[in-house]
Amino acid sequence: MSDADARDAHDAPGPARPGNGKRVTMRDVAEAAGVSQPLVSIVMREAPGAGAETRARVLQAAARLGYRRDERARMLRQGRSLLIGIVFHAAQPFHGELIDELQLAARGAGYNVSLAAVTRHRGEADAIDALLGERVEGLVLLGATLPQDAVDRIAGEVAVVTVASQYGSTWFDSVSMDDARGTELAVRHLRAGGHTRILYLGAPGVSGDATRRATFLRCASEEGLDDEVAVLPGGASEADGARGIEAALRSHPDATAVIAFNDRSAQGIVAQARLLGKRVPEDLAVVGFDDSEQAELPYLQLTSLAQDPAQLASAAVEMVVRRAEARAEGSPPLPGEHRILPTELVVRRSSGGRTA
Amino acid sequence: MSDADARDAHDAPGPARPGNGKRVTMRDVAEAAGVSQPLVSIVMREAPGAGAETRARVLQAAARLGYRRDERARMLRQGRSLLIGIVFHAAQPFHGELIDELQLAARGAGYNVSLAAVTRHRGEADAIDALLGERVEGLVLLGATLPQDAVDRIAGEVAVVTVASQYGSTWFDSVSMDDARGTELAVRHLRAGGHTRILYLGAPGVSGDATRRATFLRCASEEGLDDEVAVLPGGASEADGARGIEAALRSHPDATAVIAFNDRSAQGIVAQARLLGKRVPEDLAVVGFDDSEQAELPYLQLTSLAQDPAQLASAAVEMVVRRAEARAEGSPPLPGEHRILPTELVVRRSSGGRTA
DNA sequence: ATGAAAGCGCTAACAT
DNA sequence: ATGTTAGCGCTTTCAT
Repeated sequence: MSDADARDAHDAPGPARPGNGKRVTMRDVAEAAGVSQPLVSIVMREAPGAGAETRARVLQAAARLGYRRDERARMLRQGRSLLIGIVFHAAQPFHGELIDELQLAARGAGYNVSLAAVTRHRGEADAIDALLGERVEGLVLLGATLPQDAVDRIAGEVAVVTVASQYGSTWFDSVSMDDARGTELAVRHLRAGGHTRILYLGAPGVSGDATRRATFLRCASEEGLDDEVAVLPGGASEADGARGIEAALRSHPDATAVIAFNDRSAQGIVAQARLLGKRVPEDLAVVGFDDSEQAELPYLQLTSLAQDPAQLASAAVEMVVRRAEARAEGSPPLPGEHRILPTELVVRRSSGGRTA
Repeated sequence: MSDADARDAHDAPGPARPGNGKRVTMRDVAEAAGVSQPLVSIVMREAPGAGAETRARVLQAAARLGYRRDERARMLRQGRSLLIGIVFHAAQPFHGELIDELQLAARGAGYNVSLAAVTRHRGEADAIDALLGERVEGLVLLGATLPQDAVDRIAGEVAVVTVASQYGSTWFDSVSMDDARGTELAVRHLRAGGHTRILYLGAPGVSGDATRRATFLRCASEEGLDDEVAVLPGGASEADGARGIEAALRSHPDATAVIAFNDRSAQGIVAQARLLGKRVPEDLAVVGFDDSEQAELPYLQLTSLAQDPAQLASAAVEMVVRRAEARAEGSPPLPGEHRILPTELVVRRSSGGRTA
């Protein structure tokens, strides 16, 4: 039995690792290609300073050995991680869309991203800690609910920008949609459709709710509808919306329109209302927030306030990168910038509109 | 103006970093505490070999300076990353539940996790590459759709286990639910409810569909329903289900029961069917797969085949860790293990059941 | 164009 | 119990 067979009859696929089982390093590649190790580094990161023929020999050796660069070592030596941490909520589909766009934008700015999920068993603080341990240079917090002074403290360590949360700190930036304008558009739209008995099913405590609620009441007042509108408890999930509308229709049986906290809640509202015999939009018009993928579902066709994930993402990345660069250069801290992106009402059938 | 003020009027919150703006290292802590740097290491990782009084002094210095251990450097030096990579699909809510449980299980086994999202702009191969660059010791692939030989190749580099995919390789492990048994339970349940004209709205190409479809046809045949059942195109999303049922009700208007590919599709089916005037469950019984959170929605009350995320996760972690340990010890490759977890029919109203 | 040497922040081995 | 030395895999700086 030869030495090569000693391993096992069962031969691993792909390029074999050196006999000892350790991973392939630049040294191994250098040895195989008959060059020095730093030269391999030059070739691998496509830096100038290597002859064409050598370059080819090195690349071939690397491929043969199945070499893969160790990012940790690279970051360590480089002094910079060029890494942006993203904290998202695993249960929020909209965060999935944001992650996609954030990754794209970050790559465009020369950064990589590292993800940390907030779940039932892991709070925001834990998720952030994990990313700080990886030495991310910036942090993008999606839908953060941490108290502002906690975020301030973190902003003392790395660049921070929050997305779709309500903060106004001098220590970090934020991007969110124009909740006030959106709410105003929703009320006007329903009013123009002839509705006066309008409900807002809010999500108390969730980011954005306070502004939407206040604006709702103000607009209703301006329209002279003080006595016909009401703010009732809804929530941010389908189940919350369903429960909310059921209670709402008992306390306000003659309501003809509802503004939901988000599209998920709106979905629950529509489904439950239909089950209770209400037709949507004929008996009950519904408007949501987010213009998420759900809004387009054939059986929903939900009128919703669009918040473009790509725009949110590119603004977030731009801001967090600017802060990170400033830190890397040792510039004095930047003042907090709080950007509010325009929103747009996308009219679909759920509010009585005629559009597809 | 004193030197301390030179920085800015605007004073950063939290512990200040050293003047030069670089991050705090163990050396800084060691200096501040008047001990050697390795001793700080001993204290920070709570290893034996430091006096109680020294330990306290070091910890205090670390806290004062805002020290945080650099995980990359730790992994690099340690030779092991003790890291498990998780590849998930950002658009799949069920993966969120799995991530939660996987993190829990991994922590229990002494590993950390690193996440990589598959999105519209980033394929599975890219996501896996990123994790390999971080030197993860194991990879948990959620709902992978890569061809098996591609996964085989990756399994040559690190420990791999797939969750909820259909593979049968000798090079990596897999865990999934018992699709055949689940489908059988669904058919029997509907049959017991008096249904004979049953449809299966599958998701061609998606993991699990082939088995479910084949089992559906076999069971129907055993029940003597060959001429009454049909397999029709559905899909894995709400929109797919809605479109699927609309077409299905046109081609098979007298169907009384539907088995959906998953709960998301079932949700679309129920909503669309109701919109078309069908009552659920009276006119159309619906059964889903996953028993996800949606299944419990008040307006859905969906009968579904449970696949416990906690069980899937702990099996996946157990298997990937076993493989990773074997590799770390240089043992010969383990044979592929393909575990199938039992499933259970959770009866709710959507199939005519009486249960909550 | 290439090589030699140093060092990122940490842990491990050995010395005291 | 504590300090010294070495080195993980890489990039950087300086020679040649």
